[in-house]
Amino acid sequence: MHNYPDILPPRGHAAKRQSIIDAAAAVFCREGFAGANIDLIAAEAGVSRQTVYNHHGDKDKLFNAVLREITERANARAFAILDTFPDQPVDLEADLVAFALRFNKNCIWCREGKSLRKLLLAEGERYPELFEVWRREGPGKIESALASRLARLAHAGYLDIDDPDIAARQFMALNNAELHLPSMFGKSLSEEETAAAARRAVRTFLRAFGRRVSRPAELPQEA
Amino acid sequence: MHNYPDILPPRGHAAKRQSIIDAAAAVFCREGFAGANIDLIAAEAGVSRQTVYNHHGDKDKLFNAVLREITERANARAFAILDTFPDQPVDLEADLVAFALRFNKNCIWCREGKSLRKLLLAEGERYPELFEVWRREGPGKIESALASRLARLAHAGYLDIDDPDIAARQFMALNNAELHLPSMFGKSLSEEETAAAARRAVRTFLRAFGRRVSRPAELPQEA
DNA sequence: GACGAATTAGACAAGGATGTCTAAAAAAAT
DNA sequence: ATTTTTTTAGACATCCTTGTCTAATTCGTC
Repeated sequence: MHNYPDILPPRGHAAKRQSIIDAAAAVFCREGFAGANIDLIAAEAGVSRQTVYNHHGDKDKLFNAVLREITERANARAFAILDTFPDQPVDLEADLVAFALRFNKNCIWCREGKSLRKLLLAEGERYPELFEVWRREGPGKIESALASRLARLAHAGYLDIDDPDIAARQFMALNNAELHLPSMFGKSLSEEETAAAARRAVRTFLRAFGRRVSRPAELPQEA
Repeated sequence: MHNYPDILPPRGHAAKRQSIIDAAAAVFCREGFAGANIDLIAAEAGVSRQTVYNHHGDKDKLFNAVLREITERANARAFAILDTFPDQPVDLEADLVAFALRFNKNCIWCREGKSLRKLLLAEGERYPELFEVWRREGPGKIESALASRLARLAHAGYLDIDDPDIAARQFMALNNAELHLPSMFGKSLSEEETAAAARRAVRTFLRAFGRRVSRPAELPQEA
């Protein structure tokens, strides 16, 4: 009787666990918590209802597991992308555009990111603790990490930034500017549109924070 | 039998209709469509369940009515605020900050705006047509109107803008940058925090789009 | 092949929600 | 004051969903 509860769910039934989580994420996201039907989740996962109950005891617990899992995955992705930030840019604008594009495609615009945002917004109040964790460990850390990168660029003379945290937040905001609306409903942007959005975001960001020859950036901004 | 179906719901039962819509909005927003309980809506509206069914036949129809009503109110508010845009600014930055602050407080940050965003995001896929209408008549028109105002400021020499539509969208995005996250769950910002957010947004916007050289001489605005 | 664990299909009770109906009460209009 | 309309409270049938239980079956492992 080797029931180490936290470690080995012994066999290839990890695959089932995974498919349950995935299906549950999809259904919860589509229908909301109350509207999600466990039979449907089971069917969509290719699993019997009883198995769902065996793996995660409760609808509530299942939702919890889903949120935890997606959050974790999304965070991992985001930090992986953040590690590709151009610390030593060759062409600052082009490198930032490429970075922004990577970030959008992998973190904001992807199915997981959208599901997570939607679930958190819709049901966040029901799980304030989970929500708080996400906010602290997710966006908070990410923005702070991005701020560090921006500060380094500024210190190296590429950017002119007062407060890196604000700059980071605004970088994200500009990036999202064109994606939020279409992302709400199914409408997906073409590769070209996404790239254009990133270009526009970075261009404005650099107009505001870049030390560029094309714009007189000598003027110190009065505090 | 004067039942002009569109005009006069004859008497002070318009008040009941209104309170039903309001309560329904609150409950739908809190619990989602599937989780919303008609008994609860009725109770919260101070009305019997039957009355709810009398006014709007169906849970679905009720939801529809709620969405339509909130959309309409939110749009009206937004356009009213837009009419206070500083077309002839005295102090450009201060005037833009004041405008941004008005917009945030009345359109984004207020209860109605938040409810609307949440409902649309959560249930938008169930009502693609309503959703599309909102997108076209709401944000689309608002951004376009703001773009016109910005273009006028640019033409008058206050701003340096290539594409007013993009500038408008980015103005909104910068404005939302700091509000979106806390707005998700109940956390409310203090007056001072909101003002600071607006100041930061406008400062960056002006760093990107402001004329660095000097204030323009007074210019007559042509209609 | 045989054993034990996991999975399955289906039945099942309990509870909750929707939407209808009815008769009584309240409000509005004449 | 009377008449008409709206509102109310509650009962009600129907359906759906959750979560449990059981017996049969599959799967992986020895």
